[in-house]
Amino acid sequence: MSGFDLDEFLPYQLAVLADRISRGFSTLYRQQYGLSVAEWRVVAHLGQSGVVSVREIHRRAMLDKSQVSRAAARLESSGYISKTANPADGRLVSLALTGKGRAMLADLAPQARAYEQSILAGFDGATEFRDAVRRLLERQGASDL
Amino acid sequence: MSGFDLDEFLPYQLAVLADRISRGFSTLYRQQYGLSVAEWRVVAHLGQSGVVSVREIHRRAMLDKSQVSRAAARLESSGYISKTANPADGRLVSLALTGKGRAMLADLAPQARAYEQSILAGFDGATEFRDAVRRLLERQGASDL
DNA sequence: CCATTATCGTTGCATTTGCAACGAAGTCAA
DNA sequence: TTGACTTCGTTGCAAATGCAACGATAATGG
Repeated sequence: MSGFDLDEFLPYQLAVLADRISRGFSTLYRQQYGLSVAEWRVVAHLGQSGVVSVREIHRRAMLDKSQVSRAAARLESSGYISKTANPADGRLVSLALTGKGRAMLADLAPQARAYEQSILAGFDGATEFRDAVRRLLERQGASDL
Repeated sequence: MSGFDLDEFLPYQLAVLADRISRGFSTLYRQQYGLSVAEWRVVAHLGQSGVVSVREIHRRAMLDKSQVSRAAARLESSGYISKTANPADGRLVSLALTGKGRAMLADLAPQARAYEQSILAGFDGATEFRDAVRRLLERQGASDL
């Protein structure tokens, strides 16, 4: 009709693809542990990085400060993480997984890997695709990813 | 620390990438025309498909019915689209671009293409990447995309 | 040392979102 | 035709989101 084909527009395609793929896995951890996306990201990040601040997760996990703050508050009240004041810098809050939190992550991590594999299983050019995604992220100023 | 690396988790990578890329272009049409993402998608779809119903856009544009409904209401009050009752089926609402809407799309479409090019300009394997995205979308039950 | 400035995490608030429920309109079979 | 069932678009509402402000703490410069 006009000279523009939304279906072939890359930003749109990526948004739809990411939404579909993310939604599939988020259903899993929401049903099993009642986690939101933000909470899952905080937990996964803590598993990866050990003890970190709200700011650190805010920068790395593509979450707003307030999202991290509220996710951390919920996770603490659920017993999955601990929040302690950083003795070296009173402004910082140190987040860390509790035993319960580590157990949850240990349960979810294999599911995450399995889900990821199911997405790409038998997909021609999976390796190249993963590499392209990685390079694009770096290109888009993902300096801290 | 644990055995899970969020940064290498594909659903997460795609969500971050899509968010960054979408945000870049959405800034453009928001600043110039005050459009939300939903409104942009409705307009772009109408440019592509001519006259369609809310339901049609809901299915194709990965938007909730209510998002389409509200986006259409705003677009109509801004004069970019028209809403008319379908004479054949009283339940359906026919959405169509007005002249003003077509003018806006004619202005934005080249910007969209330029933005898309800037994302992939000089990117090694751009063609293969685009193809992979297309195939993944089909794989993920994107039957109607 | 003090005053200014910057940073961190939380909170408030307006907007957006996803989901369910609803009325209106259409379909279908008895 | 009637009655039950489905589909479409809108609306209500609770939850999530993004952004700005705030108090508290640190860093900086004179």
